[in-house]
Amino acid sequence: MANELQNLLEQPAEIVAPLLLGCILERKIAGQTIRVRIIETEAYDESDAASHSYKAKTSRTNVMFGPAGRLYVYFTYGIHYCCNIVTGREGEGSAVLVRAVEPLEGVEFMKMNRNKSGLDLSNGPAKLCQALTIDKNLNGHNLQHSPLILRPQPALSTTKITQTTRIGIAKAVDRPWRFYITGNPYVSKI
DNA sequence: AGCGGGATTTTCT
DNA sequence: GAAAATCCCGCTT
Repeated sequence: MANELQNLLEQPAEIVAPLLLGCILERKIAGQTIRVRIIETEAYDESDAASHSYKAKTSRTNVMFGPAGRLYVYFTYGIHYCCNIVTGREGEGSAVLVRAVEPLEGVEFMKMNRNKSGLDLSNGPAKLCQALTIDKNLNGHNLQHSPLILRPQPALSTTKITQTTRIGIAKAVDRPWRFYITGNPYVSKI
């Protein structure tokens, strides 16, 4: 039987990004399980001036050009980690940034990591990485295996998804490659 | 509620 | 040497 996750992720980032909404991320750490639901995503690819993979394959963005289903973690602003799910075929520098998630299980652990509660646990790309203890050690990790697993879910109806422009970038600002579950309180920003 | 700046380090010019 | 796919705190209205 074909690998469901692989088939899903081997499509272009702008196709995969809305399909990842509602999917489950499962993090195993310190004997605990944290489960969250993906609420908000953004697509990036190499034709895209806002992407780290734009016209250049470097040691940092190597993972983005690798096989789908890996995790691309980058460090930014001197403080924060953000995580992407690599999409497309090997050799294509594309990925989907996970911008917000909704906690399902392991909320106490997330509170300890974040020293916050409520929406502040995971309503932003760097916040959710801190909540799930995602850092450089997980760069390149295969999301089919522990300690971080991506579980596909049936695609949401397009009527429940809002598509708009991306956040926090200076180039290619007009591309409508941000997707979120309409009305969900964990969306990072309206 | 909204604005402004600091944190702090990797990456590429 | 500057910018960066961000967040948080403190100040002002």
